[in-house]
Parts: sequence; structure tokens; C-alpha cells
Amino acid sequence: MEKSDADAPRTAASVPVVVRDQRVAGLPATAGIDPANFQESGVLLTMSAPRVRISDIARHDGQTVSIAGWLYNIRRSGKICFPLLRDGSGIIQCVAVKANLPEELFEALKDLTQESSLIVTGKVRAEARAQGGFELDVESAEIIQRVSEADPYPITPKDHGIDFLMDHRHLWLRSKRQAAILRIRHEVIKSIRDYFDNQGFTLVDTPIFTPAACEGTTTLFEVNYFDEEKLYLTQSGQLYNEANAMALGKVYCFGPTFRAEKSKTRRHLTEFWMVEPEMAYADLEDVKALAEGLVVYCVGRVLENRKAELEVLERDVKKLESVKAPFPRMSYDDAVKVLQGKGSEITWGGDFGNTDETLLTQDSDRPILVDRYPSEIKAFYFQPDAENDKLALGVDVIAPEGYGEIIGGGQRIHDPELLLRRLKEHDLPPEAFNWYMDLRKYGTVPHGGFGMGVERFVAWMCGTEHIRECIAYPRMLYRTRP
RNA sequence: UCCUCGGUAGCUCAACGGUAGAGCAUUCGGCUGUUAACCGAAGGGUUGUAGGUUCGAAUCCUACCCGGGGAGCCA
Repeated sequence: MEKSDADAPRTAASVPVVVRDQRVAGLPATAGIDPANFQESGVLLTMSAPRVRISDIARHDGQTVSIAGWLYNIRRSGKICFPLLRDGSGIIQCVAVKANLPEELFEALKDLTQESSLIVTGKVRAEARAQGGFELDVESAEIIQRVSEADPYPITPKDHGIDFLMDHRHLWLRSKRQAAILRIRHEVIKSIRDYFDNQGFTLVDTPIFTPAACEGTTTLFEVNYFDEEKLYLTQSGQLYNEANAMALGKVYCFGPTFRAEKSKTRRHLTEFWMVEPEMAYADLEDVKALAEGLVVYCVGRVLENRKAELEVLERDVKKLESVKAPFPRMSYDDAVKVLQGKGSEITWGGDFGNTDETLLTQDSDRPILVDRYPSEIKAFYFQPDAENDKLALGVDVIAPEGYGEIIGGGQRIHDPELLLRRLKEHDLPPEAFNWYMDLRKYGTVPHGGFGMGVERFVAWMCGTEHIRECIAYPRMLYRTRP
């Protein structure tokens, strides 16, 4: 039903403003205006206080400041109301007392709807009763847009189902939990980059359009490349990484990868982000050490810099604090024996299922490294074990708490004849790999690397049930929108 | 692709063969310290779609559509 509300938005161009300038309403202007504070928004605002972010609020105790944000929720009690203001960096409870404010302003605030955009100016006050320890005593406010009650913000503070939330993913990101996950994802990505950058790796990004299967078996998304040919979305940058490692020694690529697997589980996305380092003059042990170091470093950074977010997520940080080197190591052979001892039906030569991975790590407080898998279940490029050529020098890092394989990698074949033989055994057309063979022709060296799935790692850090929450806009078997 | 569970108000759910209800959200009223605030009232429904069984279907049956969980495969 339409409401005859003069303040309701009519067009996108005419932003309704209930209270634009409190000086009109007779409030005293506060000194200390710094134009630098207003450049961020690109809008000249007639504010009388420096603009701050909620994450910085502790440094402004006792000062009058402005916070630009959105109404997260509001609690009213007659002549006093408590708007919760969200600004992307945190949430702060504001206090608006009717007796201290112009009537027009108090009424506008009291009746404000969820997710309305507004800029609040007031005095920061330490307050034990408030979450976060600080409150803002409202002095003035500018309402940028009042959300219409005829079409209210759909995500209310109560429970919602996953289907509804995923349909509103673009709005769901505004909630506390989702914002915390995205900040932890950011921390993980930054720490991954710092880890490699600090050790002399060079970021060299690999193409997303690729001409053929890198690994043969895995399903690829096909793309029409003009009318010329079919290309595929990359499922790994590894083959290109090997070329880059021969050029720069130590490299990594970091970007989205695509797998057209019809997997419908809590650990699968069709589009996910992967970091893949590759090192020249490296063997399996070097790869294992690099992987272990990466995991320890990133977990440490999350613990150090994202305490507040882990708390929002109610993550048991003790489980993360125990992630220290060295990680337990075992061979595939031993892992199969351990699993059989625990009642798994796995036989030698089979790959681990998710239940196997969970069983394997259930007694460990940190990830475990499993190496030397049967060559038959691994890709064509794995270097065979010198002591048993039926085994591939591959390694997987399996995270605890049921998060499964987060890293997979190993040492690559450097011998040209062996590589050619493996291509044929895997029914791959050697002519498509001419450039890859060149790497074995011109100064071949032992080398290796791995890939780490970012969303799986973030899911583990956050303790989320499903990895779909660990990327802003997940792409899954039956979900491609928004 | 297979197995399994589900689709009822904007949202979360109840009713399980006999008059479709509750909480939240929205609207109106009350409340100066609330913490997913609370109290009172109002509006809000072609029960996923199409057939079928029945005196009578949200409820039972069939097909389809949409989604959740899992398997295989993988990071």
C-alpha cells in the first residue's frame, strides 16, 4: 500500500534529507573543521566535527565527532532512543535524548528505518554498559536517505534461512558476521602475499583463458573465444608457474580458478581463489617446508590482527593457537594403515574421501602433511619417488576439525623423456604441451610448488560450516546470483 | 549424476484429512538506559506448479520446478 509520505524517496536523483544542517536548528557550531575530513565522500557536508571511523573511536573519547554510516538497529523507549550506527568498520550505540535535541531531529531519529543512511555528530563517551565500550551522545544528524517503510530492509535482526540470505547476498554482507568473515579473508590474503613477498617470491599472474586442460581429468568450463576457437577457464596456473619459476626462480600466482565439478558439498565452489607458489631448484622437502611455513604464518596473522572478528564469529581461538610447526608428517602408505585401523574402508591405491580426511586429523591439534601418493591417482607431472617409482612426490596438507585438504602440491618431473612418457600414458596430446616441454629442454632443474584454496583456509580460520560464506559472491552448482 | 530432506504471511516456523496460526518485520499507541528491548492493537495468505484420490487436501498420491545436506571428484 502506498503511503503519502513527503519524505519518501521518489527518484534516485532527489535524495530526501530530513535534517541537513543543524546550525539552522540553532545548535552551536563546533570549532576544528578540517576540510580533509570531508574529501573522502566527495560531498561537501556542513558538519562541524571531524569525521572518524568507529574502529578508531577509542582515540576520540570526550571529543565531538561525526560518523557516517547506516542504521543497524534501533531501540526506543519513549523520550530516549538508541540507534545503532554501522559504518563498515564497526558498530556504535548512539544515544538520543528528546530533552536535549530539537524535536524535528529527535522524531526523525526515533522513526528511522533499518539501513537508512545517515551521518551522526555527537560526543564520544566511554560507557561500560555499551558493547565496544563507547557511546555517542547525539548532537546533530544528517539523514542521507530514509529507507521507506513500504519496502523495508529485508534482513531483519531475527533468524533467516540460507536460501533467503544467499538470494540477498549483496545485503547480507552488511551483517556483523559476514563483515567479520570478509575482514578475516582480507587478512589471510594479505598475509599470504606478505609471506611470499618477504621470501623473495615474485607475483606473476597466469592467464584465466587457457587453451587446454592443465590436469586432464578435472572438468573445465568452456568459453567461446570469438568465433575462432574454444578456450577454457583456468583450473590452475601451475604449468605457467613452472615457466615463470624458470625465469624468476621463486614465483607465485594468485587469482580465481574454475572447476566445472558438479560437487554439492560444503567444501566446493565452482569459482574459488587459489594461491600457487612454484620454486626452481626445489624438491619435495622444500615444498613441504614452504607449505607448513605459510599455514603457520597466516594463522598467526589472523590471531594477531583479527581478534575482534574471531570473537564475533565465536571461533574457538585455542584451536588456532595450537597450529605451530612442526606439523605431523606421514606417508600415504602409513595414512592408509592408520585409516584402516580406524575402521575406514579405504584400500591402497584409493584417494581419501572427506570422512577419511576427518578421521586422519581427528587426534591432531594441527594440520598434517601426507606425502608420496600412488602415481596413478595423481596428475601426470608429478616426479616419481626415487625409492619406489609407483609413488608420486606429492604432498597434501589436511586441516583439522574436518576442514580437509587445504593445500596440494609436490615436486614436478624435470626429465624430458619421463615427462613425454607420462603425457602419452595420460592420453594427452604432446603437441599441445610443446611449450611446456621446452622448460625441460632449456636448462631443466628439479622444481616444485603447491596450491592453497583461499576459501577453505578462510573457512577453517572462521570456523564456518560452509565455504560459501568465505567469498563475497559465491558461485556454486545451483547458485550464480546475485 | 546419484542418495536424502524440504518448499505455508516480507522472514523464521506451527497446523499433518475437517474454520490456516505464532514470533519477528511493517503501521498505530505506551515507555528516559535499551542490549536480537519490552507492553497493547492493526493490516498482511490462490499453503512452489500442474494433475489426481476424497463429501472435504497445506496435509494422501504422481509428475515437474526450486532449494538444503551428503556421495563421487577436488583446493
